Amino acid sequence: MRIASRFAIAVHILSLLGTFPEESLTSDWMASSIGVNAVIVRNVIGMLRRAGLVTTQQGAAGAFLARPLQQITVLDVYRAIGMEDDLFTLHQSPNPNCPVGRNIQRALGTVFTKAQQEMEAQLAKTTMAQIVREIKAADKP
Amino acid sequence: MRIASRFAIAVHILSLLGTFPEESLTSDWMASSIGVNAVIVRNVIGMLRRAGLVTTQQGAAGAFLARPLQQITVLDVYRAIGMEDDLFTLHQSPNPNCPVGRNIQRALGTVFTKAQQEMEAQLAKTTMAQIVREIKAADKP
DNA sequence: ACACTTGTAATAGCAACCATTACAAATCAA
DNA sequence: TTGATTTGTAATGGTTGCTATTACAAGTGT
Repeated sequence: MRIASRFAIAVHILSLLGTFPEESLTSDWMASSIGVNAVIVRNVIGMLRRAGLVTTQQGAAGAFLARPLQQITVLDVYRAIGMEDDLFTLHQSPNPNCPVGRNIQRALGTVFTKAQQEMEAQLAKTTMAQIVREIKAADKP
Repeated sequence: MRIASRFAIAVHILSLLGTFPEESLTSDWMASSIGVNAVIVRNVIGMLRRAGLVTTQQGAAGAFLARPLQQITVLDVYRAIGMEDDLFTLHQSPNPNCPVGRNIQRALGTVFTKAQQEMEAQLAKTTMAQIVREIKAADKP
């Protein structure tokens, strides 16, 4: 499974807000930068708003950062998008009458949890400010 | 996205092969320990076979480890199942006329690649032998 | 020969994701 | 105040990926 592209879309949105902080970017405008439907943009912004990362006002153009990009990690965005709590999926009904079946869930859980934690720890190491800095640096060669 | 449960099923299968090394476990038998359809078991075994982790013979019951479980990491299993090359998904068509749109793919790629590598590095730290050891330890309290 | 097993294809059901349309509610400018 | 614009949200449809299930050819072993 695959982590949906709305994670990438969310990072894109925050990058736009950080790159054009003075302007009121409409969802239509952002949609054309991202290359997706404007309703998708509004939905993702809704997730960012519920996570406390941006503020909006119905009817008024624009979304605004609730705190500076230095204080928003990529993990914050990942959690805001709230894909799935568990990256890995356990099989549902192993047989309790089998020694392997009745113990594998715990063994798998240990490994899966650590792997997911490492992935998330890596996401936490990058802030949205670094992303924007990288974008700007790449744009001025 | 979510990593499909056939990853967990694959670990379960190898654990069975390691726990009952002398027996020829049929796909039906394994299916009942795992709690899924026997065809799924045969399909997953096929992936493990193509990855060089087990050997089978059509018509003959059983699957057999191609090398000892100490030499099979959980990452090997993950790769054998070959879910998706990329855990994260980039959005397909950012706008090249926007400074953010034309540079975000690279910035995202950097972060996503590192996160996936950390996750995989963690999976590589555990061998199937450890999994089986943990299962046996949990079963004898 | 006959029962059993593997390997594989085909089909169906289901869930998640994205695109799109539609529209109420709020804002803002004339 | 009126009318255009924008956000927020619901509803629908198409697509994709995963699992369950049936079916059956090909190989094995007694």
